[in-house]
Amino acid sequence: MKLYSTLTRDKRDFEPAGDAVTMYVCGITASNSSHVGHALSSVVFDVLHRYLEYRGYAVRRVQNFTDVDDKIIARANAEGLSPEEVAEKYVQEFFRDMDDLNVRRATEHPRATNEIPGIIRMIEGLIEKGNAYPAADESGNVYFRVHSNPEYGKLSGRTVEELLEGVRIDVEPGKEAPPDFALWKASKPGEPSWDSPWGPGRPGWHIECSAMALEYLGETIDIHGGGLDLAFPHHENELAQSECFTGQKPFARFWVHNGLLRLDGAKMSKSLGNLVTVRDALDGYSADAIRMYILTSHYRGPLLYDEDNIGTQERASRRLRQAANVASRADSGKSVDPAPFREHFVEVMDDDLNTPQGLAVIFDLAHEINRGRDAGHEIGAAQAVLRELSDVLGLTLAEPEASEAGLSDADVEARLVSRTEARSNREFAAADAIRDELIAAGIAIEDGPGGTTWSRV
RNA sequence: GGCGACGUAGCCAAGUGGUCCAAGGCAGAGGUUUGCAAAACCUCCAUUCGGCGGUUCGAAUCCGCCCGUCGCCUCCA
Repeated sequence: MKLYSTLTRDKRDFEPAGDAVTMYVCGITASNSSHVGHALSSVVFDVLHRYLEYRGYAVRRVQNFTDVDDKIIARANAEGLSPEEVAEKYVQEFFRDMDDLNVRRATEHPRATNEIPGIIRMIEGLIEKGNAYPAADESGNVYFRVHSNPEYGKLSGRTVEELLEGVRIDVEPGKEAPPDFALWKASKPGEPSWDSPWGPGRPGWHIECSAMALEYLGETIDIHGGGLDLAFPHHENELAQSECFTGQKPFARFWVHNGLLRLDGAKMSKSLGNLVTVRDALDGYSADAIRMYILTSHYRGPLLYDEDNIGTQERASRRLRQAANVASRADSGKSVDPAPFREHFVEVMDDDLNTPQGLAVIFDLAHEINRGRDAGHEIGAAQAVLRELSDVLGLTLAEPEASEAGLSDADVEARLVSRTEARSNREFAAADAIRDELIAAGIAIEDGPGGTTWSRV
């Protein structure tokens, strides 16, 4: 397949360098509930993982948790918990949210605090090679020496000179130069800390991802993923550290960045406070609808969070569900051939994971299945392919579950018996009253030649 | 200020030189079906791709300018 890489700024043929595709995706900082921007990124890389497997590759995907940083410490102080407890709480919440979105777990979910020895080894190595230095002011901080790496800036398309023009770079006392960034941060009293050759402290944000990628996937990885907002400075720094430390280039063969979710015209972000949590979204909409909403636009473009538009996907997902599940009388002696649809799906998905077109192919197949059903053709094989392709996009095609407050299956069946009896007596007013009650309870019914069927909407 | 992305029907959104002068979803109109519905099916729904110029036999697709929206440059998926 072809994949776009931010580093080369073009689409190139993708093949893994080794037996399995190695993929590192930046995960969350466990300081707060996950928001729908995290859902977007997670769904995109979940689909990339699923699709690569569908194409026959083994995939090793690593997604980290940053479980120590300033925000977690601040949160812990605010909630009266330890930083470890705060991180654990939000890690578990992330897993629940992503499970409910049908995002498959990564092969590994390492946490920064479990990787301290590897991080320290990496920092030591960078110091030995002259790419890093302990702060001159004896603060116990260690910084990466940006000027030691002539290629710095190649991912984000910036030069060190341009960065120096930015007026908002803090000049910390121990730094040699403003663009230098922290690899190791000395801890303040009461903060979580680990012993190191430079005194007690904790890792900087960028180095942990370099260390975890190296530990779990090796010196060169096939795909490095994350949100576009991480391209600079996080990925730029990660790239510089990793290539300087290992001497191997490239650190990542493909840099894949998803576009950002916007809310009311602005990026959804922690600093702006315009967050909608994954749980909020799941309370209002099904996982299939949320995923379809994300996948109807290309992953590299921006996406506006719009609940009305997610709602329309609810109806669209129902269309797929019906096509996949309703049987045909299959008496025509003909059958719907799904092979061309599968081929077309692969063709469009091979082009930089074009999920909007992939979905369009799935809808075309659904349409063909419905036509075939009306004509009495055999559609079982086509329905199996519909489910197969939907699964590549992580769509379950599952019916909504009965809510505690609503009608149970038995309740519905009992009412339908009454309604059928009323209809056979041509008591349509009574029959329609039952139907209205069921519709109000979220039950759709359909009268067909073979009797009445129902489903939850 | 520097760097970058985008602007396609009522809404969302593919398509980046002819081989599709524009996919798919939602909404809408008419019809088939139905006791009436719902779902499904059939037909229709952008002579046009922000504006103005240019390149080309040919452009939504390339180039220039203009208008508008957004991102990164600071923690962020």
